[in-house]
Parts: sequence; structure tokens; C-alpha cells
Amino acid sequence: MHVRIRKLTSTTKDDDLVLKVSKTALIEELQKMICSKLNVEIRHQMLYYRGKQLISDHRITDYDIQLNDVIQLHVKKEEDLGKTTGKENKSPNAEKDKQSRSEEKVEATSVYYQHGDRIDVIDGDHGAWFEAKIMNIYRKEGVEEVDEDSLIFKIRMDRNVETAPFEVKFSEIRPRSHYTYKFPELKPGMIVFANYNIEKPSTRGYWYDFEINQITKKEIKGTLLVGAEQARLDNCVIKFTDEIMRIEEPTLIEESEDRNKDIPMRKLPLYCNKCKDVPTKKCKECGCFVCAKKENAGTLILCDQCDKAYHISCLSPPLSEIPSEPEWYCPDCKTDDSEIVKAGEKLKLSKKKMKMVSNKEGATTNRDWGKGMACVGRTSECTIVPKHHYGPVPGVEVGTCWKFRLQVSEAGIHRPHVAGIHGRESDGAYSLVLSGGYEDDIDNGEEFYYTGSGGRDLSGNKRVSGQSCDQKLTRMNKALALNCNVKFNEKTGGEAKDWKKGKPVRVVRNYKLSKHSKYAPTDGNRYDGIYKVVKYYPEKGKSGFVVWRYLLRRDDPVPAPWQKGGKEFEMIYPPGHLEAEEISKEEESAKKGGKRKRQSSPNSITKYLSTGKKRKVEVYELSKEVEKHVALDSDNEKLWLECKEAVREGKQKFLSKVEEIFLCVCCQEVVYEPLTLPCKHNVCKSCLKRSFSAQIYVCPWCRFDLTEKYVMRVNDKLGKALKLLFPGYEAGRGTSS
DNA sequence: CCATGCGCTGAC
DNA sequence: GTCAGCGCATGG
Repeated sequence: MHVRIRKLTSTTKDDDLVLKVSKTALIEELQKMICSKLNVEIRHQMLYYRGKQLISDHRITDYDIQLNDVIQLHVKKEEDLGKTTGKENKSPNAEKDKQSRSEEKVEATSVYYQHGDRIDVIDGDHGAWFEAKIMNIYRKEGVEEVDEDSLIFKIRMDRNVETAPFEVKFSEIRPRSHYTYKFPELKPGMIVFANYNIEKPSTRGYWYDFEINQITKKEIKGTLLVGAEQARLDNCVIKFTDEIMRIEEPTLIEESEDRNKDIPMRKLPLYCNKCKDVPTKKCKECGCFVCAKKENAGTLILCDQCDKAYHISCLSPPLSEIPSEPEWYCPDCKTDDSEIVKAGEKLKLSKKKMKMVSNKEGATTNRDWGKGMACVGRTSECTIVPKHHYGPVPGVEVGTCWKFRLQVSEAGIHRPHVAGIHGRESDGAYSLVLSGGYEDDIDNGEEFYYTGSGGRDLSGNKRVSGQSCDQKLTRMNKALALNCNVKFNEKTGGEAKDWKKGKPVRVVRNYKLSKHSKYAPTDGNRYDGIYKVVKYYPEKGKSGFVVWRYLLRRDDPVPAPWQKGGKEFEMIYPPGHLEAEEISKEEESAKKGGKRKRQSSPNSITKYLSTGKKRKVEVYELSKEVEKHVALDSDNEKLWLECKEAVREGKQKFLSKVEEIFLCVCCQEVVYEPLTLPCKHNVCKSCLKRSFSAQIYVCPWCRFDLTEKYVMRVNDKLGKALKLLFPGYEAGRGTSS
């Protein structure tokens, strides 16, 4: 499988480093690869996946990292090395290191700061500044020349008083901002201190440095400067323009007076949405889970598993003091200590993972199976139709081709990973795959004889094998039999009176069938449409054992790929697969000494097309009419470009992309009678009208001001395009005008 | 919970 | 070219 390494400062997937790795590989191996590819030393690498820092002696699979997932790479600067923030992994050794280091510290003085100073400190996790107070100032013993950079400042956070004081450097703190600019004072080019929410720009967030680029009436646009490295996030719109503050530079103690005057705390996102942070209100969400009160915050302890708070006195039995261990778990979570993941530890192994052969003693192979597509899990699931759906899947056309069975499963056409038949013995079969795995199969395209499953010895953890005993008409075999329009008979089988009245089966042909059939695709798996069971019966197969055989006949209005007018679409690969292949091919040829030039355009898909195809390969294309409206919709040019990237992944993927991109933030459906606002966001006309009548005149996405001379004009081009793409688009959505 | 299985790919 | 043998999804 492959994963994507993305630098913290990068925002686009085009800059990702795609690495082919084994699921079972150690993070250390990943770090080595990153080192050789990006020239970042391992000790400078900080890897994060879903907020968890990856630790070198754990494995990819321990973190549940999946195919094509993004791992964030943060490159530590040389001077930051050796610094412990207290939030990193706490190995026993690290703890010891810390102690020994603290023994070497002696008190010191700074010319800029003194004990009790109110300051702002930058937090590595958020890249934002928070209020704090200086507790102590130290220097390392033996350091004679004391310059400010070598000082260690012990500080305590103002908000989370429970957080233990920790140590920072001179460059990570600055005097507390206390001056709020008046709007006319703000000018483009200024660097100021502003509130912004990176994830939801329309709501309140944390405090960052901000470079103003553009000021219009009531709107300030510019670049957010995130973290100590001041990573630039362009085109941010500040919503809270009347709270913009001045950044304070350190001043000499002797030159400043009144340095610790009272400064009100800056506004932050609501900690609790339930009680809106009202301190007097009882709330079990943010107060004590037992008494719901918020008083005596110093005796509230948080469960490290569920994050609920408890007064130590409200626990039963009550605790007399705050527990000394770093982790504490509430009565609800404390059921099994062994199952709890401590900070920095790898994820707990699920019971399923515990059963993995490779986790047991005496694994029989040394082979690294984790690289292949056979063992990766699904990264998405089809929700267009239910799991037990009969008949076609909307959006998946006859002739759609996928490289791997995994993708066929994701598309909802045939869900099992390996099994040939999908069904339930109490219901019927939904789909099957012809893969040439059973010797008794005969394929004539329009009709084929299929063999049931079972009768094989699968010991030794096999998935396939030769026939070694008689098949029974149970499980999937029974399910497929139930599709036949005749009374079920488990002894002799039966033939449909009216075969077309049987339950429909989706049929997929796999390239391996091509050894025996001319109707098979040359590569991958192809959806061939709906078939029905004409008859089923037991028979002695070529192996000499009894197998159940099924005759299926095609009953689909869409012509089959081999018929006149039939189509076979271009092969769909898992996202990032070709990119990863390209890279591993390069590596191989590099190993052999060959000088293969890097082809840096993963979009030129043509080179991957298998040559010598018997049939013409179709590519899913937008209809002329859709193209026309899309081209006319110049206001959404960028968005459509993004949608079009999904076209080569087939109609289904394209439509879900369009759905995602043109979703209305208010009603959570595809925008109807869409308005494209000056800020380029799209909403339904009726949704915006509703907010106007509530006297809210802003874009619901970004709070862009719409009070001045904004006229509601429906974007017809977008509307037409969406109407053509989604047949049921207008159903149940009456016109609002 | 357990049993089943028309994949997939490196090793031979 | 053949084949061992893995995790995963699914149903029972």
C-alpha cells in the first residue's frame, strides 16, 4: 500500500511525497524513506497522523493508517532539538533526562521579564498564542554568558490552571497584547494579532499573528502566520475586526512602567456549547459529571479516556487529593486498564488485530505481505444503496472497470473482498464475480454456467484450493438458488418457470476468466450488468465431486460491453495508486542503474493504458450540454475544475464530488436555485432568503458582508448543470420565488 | 463469536 | 509460470 507524506506548511496534495510501504512496516522505516527522499534527518522529523504523533518503534498498522492516507510531517529546527515540551512521548528515560536537567538549573534574571509578568506564549500544537504568566526564570548551570536566548522561562497557563507549569524559551513568549486597534488605524502591510478559526473561518478561533493585505469596509483580508515558523496561510478573512490587537515587543524592565496592569482575557471559542461557558450555570458537559457544578475547578479531574470532569470529592469513594499519576480514568472508563491507550503509546490492538496471524508467536512466514492490495482495507463504502440491494447501483454504468476487487466492493457492486457470491441464505444473492476460479464454469457471454462455492479444503489459511469434497446447497449457494423463480429444492435444484421474474444478480467479470472466456476483460474487473438465474442443479464436476451449478442469463436493457453499442470504460485505479506505482518503478530502475527520467506528470494517464485491447475503451465524459453550462458558469470555474478531476474515476465518483462541492451549508443538500455570492460561495436562494428575513446579511459560509447593494440573482448556469447531473434534483424542492 | 472465501503479490 | 498464505468483509 502507499501513504502520503505532507509537510505541515503545504496545503495541496500535489506536493505530497507518496511512499510505498508495508502495513507492517515500522514507523522507523518510514522515517528512513523520508530521510532519503526529502533529505530530512530522522531526528528532525515529527510525524503526525490524526493528531497522534508516530513513534519509531511502532508499526503503520498500529495507528490504523490506511491506503492513501495523509501523514503530516513537521520538520523540527535544529535549535528546537532536545527541548521537551512535556507533551511529547514520556518514556521512562525522557523523564529521567528531564530530572537530571532540572538539577543543573539555577535561578537567573532577565532584562525583559520578571516573575509574575503577564505574557503570551505560542503553543506548538495549535500554532496560536495563549495567555500565560511567568513563574520562574532559570539558566543552565555552567552557562556563564547569560543572554536572553539561553534563559529558561517557567510559565503557567492562565486558562488551564490545572496544566502544570512548563518551560519555554525567550523566543516563544512576548508581553501580553493589551492594545486593541481602532478600525481606522489598521493599514495594509501591518502585522497584527487577530482571532481566526482555521477549520471554520466563520466562527471564533484562536489568536494568531496576521499580516493585513486588504482592507475594505468591515472586512480584513490577509495572511495568517501560524506557529513559531510563521507558516503562511493566505487569503484569510478576519471576522472579528473590532478585536484586532497590537503585537507587543519585549521592553526592558527598567524602561517600562505599569507593565502588569489588568488586561481582560481575550475571547476564545466556547469551551462548552451546552452552557455557553456561563460560569454560574450547572453543566455536566463541562462541569463535574456528578454534581454538574463548576466551582472548585482546582479539584476537578478529567478522565483521560472520555474527557468528562469529576470533583475528587464527588467520586465514590472520594479522593482526598488529585491523583499523582499522569493518567486518570473515570469509573465508566476504568473497566479494563489494559485496554486504555496512554499518551504516546500505540493504539490498543483491537481483538481482531490480536488475532492477526502476524501478531502471534511462531508466524510461519517472514514474507512482508503488507505491501499488497490484497490486504488493505476499504477506504470508503458505498452508501448510495443498502448492503442488501438487488439490481443496479445508480451511477455505476455497465462496462465500468476497476483494477482491484477492493474497489468493486467500495463501489457497492460486489461487496465481499474475496468471495465470489454475495448473498444471504435467508434472502438471495445480490452479486457475483466470474473469475475463472472454478473449472466447471462455462461462459458464453449472454449466458453462463456458474459454480457454487465450498467443497474445498481451505486449511492453512488459504482462500482457494482444488475441490476435495461435495458442495452443499447452503450459505451463498442457497442464496443464489433463491434468486431462481421456482420453489427452492435442496436435493435436485430447479428451473425457473419465467426466468425473467427471478431476482436480479449484478455480474462482474474478472480478467482471470480470460483463460477460458472471450467475454472477459483483459485486465481488472468489469461490471457487465444484470443477470438472472435460469436454473440450478447438482452435478458431478470435473474433479469428481458434486458441485452446484447455476445457469445465468443476461437481462439488462444496457448492451453488454461486447455487444453493439456496448461500452467498456477506462480502468479506475485506487486514488494515488498510479502515482505510487510510478515512484516504485523509478526506484527499481534506479537500482538497476538504468537512468529513467522522472515523469512528473501523474495526470498523463495514457501511458498506463494497457495496449492491445480488443475493444474500444470508453472514458466517462460529461455530456456536451453539461459541459456547456459548466463552461458558462465562470463564477465557479475553480470549483468545477476540482470536480472535473474526479471525472476519470467514473461517473459515480464525479457525482459525489459535485455533491460535496456544491452542498449548501444551510440545508445540507445540493444547492437549489443557487446563488453564487461575491465571496464565491454557493447557497440556495431560499436558504439565503431565510437568513435575510432573520436580518442576517452575510454569507453563511464565511460571513462575507452582503448588506451593500447585493442583489439575489440565481446562477442559472450552475442550476442547469446541476439539474442535468442529478435527475431528482427538483423533486420536492418547490420554487422559492 | 466463528467460519468462509473466484485476491493479491513476492518468493520460488 | 506457480503457489503460499496474509487481512479484510461478510454472513451465520
